[in-house]
Amino acid sequence: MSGSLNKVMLIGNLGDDVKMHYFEGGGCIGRFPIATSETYTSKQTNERITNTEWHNIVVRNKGAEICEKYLSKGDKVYIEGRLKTRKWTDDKGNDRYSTEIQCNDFTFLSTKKESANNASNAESPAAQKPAENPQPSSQPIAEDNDDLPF
Amino acid sequence: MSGSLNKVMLIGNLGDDVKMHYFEGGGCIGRFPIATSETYTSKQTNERITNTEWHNIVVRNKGAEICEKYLSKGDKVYIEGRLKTRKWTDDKGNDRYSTEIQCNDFTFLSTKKESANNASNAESPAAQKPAENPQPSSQPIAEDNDDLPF
Amino acid sequence: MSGSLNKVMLIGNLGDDVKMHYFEGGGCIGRFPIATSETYTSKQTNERITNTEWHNIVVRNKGAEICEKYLSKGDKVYIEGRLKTRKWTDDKGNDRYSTEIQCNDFTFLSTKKESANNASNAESPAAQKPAENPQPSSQPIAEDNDDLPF
Amino acid sequence: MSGSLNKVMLIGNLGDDVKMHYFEGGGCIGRFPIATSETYTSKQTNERITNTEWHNIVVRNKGAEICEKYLSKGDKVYIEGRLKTRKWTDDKGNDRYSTEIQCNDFTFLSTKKESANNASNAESPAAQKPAENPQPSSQPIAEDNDDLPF
DNA sequence: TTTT
DNA sequence: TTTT
Repeated sequence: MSGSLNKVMLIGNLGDDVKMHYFEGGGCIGRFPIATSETYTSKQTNERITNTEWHNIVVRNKGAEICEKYLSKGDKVYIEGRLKTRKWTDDKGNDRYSTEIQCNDFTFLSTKKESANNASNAESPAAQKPAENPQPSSQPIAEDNDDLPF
Repeated sequence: MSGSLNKVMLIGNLGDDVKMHYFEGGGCIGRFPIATSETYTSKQTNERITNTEWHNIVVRNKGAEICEKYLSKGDKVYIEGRLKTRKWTDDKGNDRYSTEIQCNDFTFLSTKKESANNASNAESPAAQKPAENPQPSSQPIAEDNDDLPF
Repeated sequence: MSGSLNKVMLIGNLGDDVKMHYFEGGGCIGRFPIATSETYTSKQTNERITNTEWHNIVVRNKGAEICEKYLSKGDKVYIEGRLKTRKWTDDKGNDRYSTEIQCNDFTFLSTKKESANNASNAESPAAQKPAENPQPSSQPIAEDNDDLPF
Repeated sequence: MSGSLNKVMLIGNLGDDVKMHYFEGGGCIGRFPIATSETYTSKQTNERITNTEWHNIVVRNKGAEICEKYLSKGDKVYIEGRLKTRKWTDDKGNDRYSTEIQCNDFTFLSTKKESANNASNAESPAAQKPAENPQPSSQPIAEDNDDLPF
C-alpha cells in the first residue's frame, strides 16, 4: 500500500537474554522479550495498579550481534521497529498468530555486561569494537538494513 | 515498571468498517482493522514485492463514536496507541494470544462519509458536532482518557 | 552522546513548493515548509482557536529529488526526521539560530502533480520510475542515507 | 489545519537544572535544555565525529513541578512533545525566533536527586508523593493537560 | 550546557 | 520473564 507507516517505539527491560539463531547463508537474528508497564491509580479502589506488557523483539544480523554482546536480562533499552504478525501452525494443525517487533533501531539505556562505550552505529566497524576501557554506561546503536526475510 | 514507553504509530487504510460494542455502564469500544504495507525490490529476483500487515485497532468511548461516525472501509487514518496482547482461551481450551493497538489518538487522512470538518479534539464538545457545511477533508481528533478496562 | 534519541514526526501540508539546491559534488538538498495546526476550544471564551505551526523541512539527495518531483504547495505529507538548529550570522553580525527538520523518511498523503504511484523506497531504482499509469494517490518513499553535511 | 501531527520524541541529558517560572494565576512552567548527539565515522577522514544537538524543553504545571523535583543537570530523560516556534523581538527591534519543545509526556531514565520511586502519572496524587524509601532509579511520569498558553 |  |  502507499502512504503507510508502521512504527513501534518501546522503552523497557529485557525479560531474558538475547537468543541467537544463525542461518546457513551467514545471516542471523536475535530474539528477546522486553517488558513495558504502566502504573495508575484505580478510580474505584484507589489502589495502585501496575500493568505489564510483554513484547517479542527480533533483531537482524549485525544489530543482533551487538544486542547479544551488550544486552542481558534486566537491561533497559529503547527499541524502534515495525509490527509484524507471523502466522504459524500449531501441532494440532490450527492457525496461530504471533506478533513481533522487527527492530531496526535501538539504544542501550543500561547494560550489565561489559560496556559498549563508544560503540555506536552498527553500520560502522567501530560498533563491533567497543572501548578499550569499558564503563557501565549506555550507548546508541542502530542495526543494518540487510534483507533477511524473517 | 518505571522508565517505560509503549507507543505505536500507524498510517494505513481501514480493511473494514468500525464495529461498535456497547457496555452496560455506558462505555463503548470500536474495533477495526487497518492495513499498512511496504513495497521493496527483491535483491534476488529484482521484482517489486508488497508486504501487507494487518493491525487490530481498538478505540474507546468518545473516540470510538467519532471513528464510527466518520471512518469507513478504505479510509486512510493515522493511529497512535499502545500495544496490548490479550490472552484468551479457544474452544479446545488452548491459550491463545491476540495483539491489539489500544488507540489513544487518531487523525483522519481521508473520509468517505460525511465530513467531520472542523471537528477536532474529542475532549471538547465541538468534536461531537462536526461542521454545518461538511466538506470531503480530513481532521485531527484525539480520544478521551477514560478508564475503560479493555 | 550515547543513549540518545532525536526524532520528529509530522503530518502537515506544504506551504510552498520544494526549493532545490545543487552542490558541486553532485549532491543536492530540497527545502520546503510544512504547516501543522491544532484546533481547540478556549476555556475562557468558548470559541474555537486554531494554532498553526510552521516547520522547515530539509531533504537530501534522492529523497529531495523525489519530493521535488511529486510534492507541491498544499500537498499533505508525513515527515520523519531529526531536529537540527543551525547557527548563522545576520547582516548586523548577530548570532542567529534556525531550527530545521532533517528529513530521513517521508510518505506522500496527497499529491497534486503526476502521481508517484508504485514509487517507493528511494534506495531502490524503482523509486525514480513511477508507474506508467499514474493515479491520484499517495505513496511511501524513504530517502537515502548519504552523508551530506547540511 | 486538519489531519495534522506535530510530535517530537527525544532521549537526552539535561544540560542544566530545571528553571521554574510561576504565574499569578497559579500556573507554572519549567524550562531546561537537553542534549542529544550522534556519533558516526567520517567517510573522508575515518575519524569518529560526535554531533551534539541542544533542545529547549518547556513543561507545564504539575509536570514542571515533578521535573524540578526529580531532574537535575546531567540526568537522562525521555521527552515527548510538540514543536513550537516562538517569535520575539530583540533589543534592536529585530524579529527573532526560538524553537521549543512543549513537553506533554516524559519518563525519567536516570535521576541524581532523591528518587521518585513509585511516583508515576502526574494526574494521580501519588505522583506528588514519591516513595518513602528513595532509591536512585528511574520512573515514568506524564504531565497534565491544563490549558496554559505558553 | 549534557553525556559517553 | 523485566523493572520500580
